[in-house]
Amino acid sequence: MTQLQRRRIPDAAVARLPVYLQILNNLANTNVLRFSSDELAALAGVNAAKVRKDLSYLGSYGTRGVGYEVTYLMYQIKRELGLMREWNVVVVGAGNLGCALAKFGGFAARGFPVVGIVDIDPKKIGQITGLLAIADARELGNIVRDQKVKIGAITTSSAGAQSAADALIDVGITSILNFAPVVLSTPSSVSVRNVDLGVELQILSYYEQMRAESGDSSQNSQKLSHVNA
Amino acid sequence: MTQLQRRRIPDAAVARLPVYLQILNNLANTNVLRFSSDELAALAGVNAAKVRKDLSYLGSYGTRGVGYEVTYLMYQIKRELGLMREWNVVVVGAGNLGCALAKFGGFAARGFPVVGIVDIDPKKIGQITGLLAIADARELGNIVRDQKVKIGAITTSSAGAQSAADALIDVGITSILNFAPVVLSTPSSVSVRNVDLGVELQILSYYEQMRAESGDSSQNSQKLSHVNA
DNA sequence: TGTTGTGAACGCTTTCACAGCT
DNA sequence: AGCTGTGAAAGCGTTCACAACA
Repeated sequence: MTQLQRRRIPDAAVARLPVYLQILNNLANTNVLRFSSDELAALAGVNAAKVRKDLSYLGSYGTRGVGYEVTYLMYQIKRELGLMREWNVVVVGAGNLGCALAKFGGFAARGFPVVGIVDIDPKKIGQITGLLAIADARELGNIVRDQKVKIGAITTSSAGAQSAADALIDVGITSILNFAPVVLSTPSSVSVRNVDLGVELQILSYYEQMRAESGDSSQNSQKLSHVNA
Repeated sequence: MTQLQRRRIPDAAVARLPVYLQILNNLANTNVLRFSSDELAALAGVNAAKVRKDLSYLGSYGTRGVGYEVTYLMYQIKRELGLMREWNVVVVGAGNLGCALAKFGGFAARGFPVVGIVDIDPKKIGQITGLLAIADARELGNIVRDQKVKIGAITTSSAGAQSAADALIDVGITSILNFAPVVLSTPSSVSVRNVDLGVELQILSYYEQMRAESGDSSQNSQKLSHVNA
């Protein structure tokens, strides 16, 4: 008991920390030094109490009567989220989206370099996309091992997504970003985040219809919603 | 009181209905006629009680002792989500992502045709992307009015996202799919869904770090997670 | 005085467990 | 006998409200 186990932050709070981080980054670029929970709350579109609770999971890093220091809080959030290091990513499926992710430098800039892209189509294997050559899917194990990859992105067709997931899990991947519109069957030890624009649009459609039906001016905004929640 | 107001489905359930629909679609394609809450639960990676509660918000469309009919349930979900009609979409920001969305036929196939794409860059205006010519952002109002657009997708840079949102709201849009990594400031009558891969990766990073720190085999899967919640 | 940090209250979501039908 | 539909209980997440403190 009383094991020195790490404080586990509630899932809902974890999902908001990256958003706070983004905002603090903007504040830092504008040379803002301090902020109060009220200010961050307004920028994030949430309640000030929620901001304080969320930040309190990191520790007590604010100063009563004053607020929080931008750079110090950024450091703490990054530390907690595991962003003090880079996380190599491998992309499975070299279609339009897969290649776009491989070319797009934005991930690397955020600390998630794409270090490999694989496909099973012999016609694609060997082609160059951005800085990477498309590798044979059978190389997945080697890539993951050699480059210490911890995160896999699935950009295959729906039909191929489950075998892509199986292959990733087989080589030891425990974090998957899935762009295929299917529900992956994975062991509970694996974290999966689904990015499905169809699902997002259908959710919007529901609220849009509600507005249309019930005399208009209703209220259902989802400020901090993220694909999945 | 006792207004004949439409049953409001809890947000958490609304977010799962599109996933069920997807799965039922697959079942229908495999000529499956009926399913039980247990079966759908297994395919969706959730609990059977949750499936029954979720479906019960649509009405009592199952048969005790038997299960649910695939096609009938699909119809009911579509009706509830507002998918019996098409929802035209306008894209603001003709960069890589914006053009990809305009070209990609997948949305139209799902009932969300992109009927317009605009930008403020004079160099881009007039260029053809897919079936559409990139229009001047000042045409937004006309496009929205003429094509009865109800959903806007923001694919501008972070810097341009807020003004894109303001412009959309100005012309009466109440549903926004935002791809820019910023929190939009919008009235509460507008529904916003954010798709931010950076946020998704950082969430994965957190759970990955947790696994690394606390002796490995932990458990935190997020089967039905979707960008944002 | 002003703002944090947090127990306590509240409300939403999930799960349980079983009555009610077929 | 089998599976749905649903009250009731349990579990989370959010918000309140205020003590603690710079």
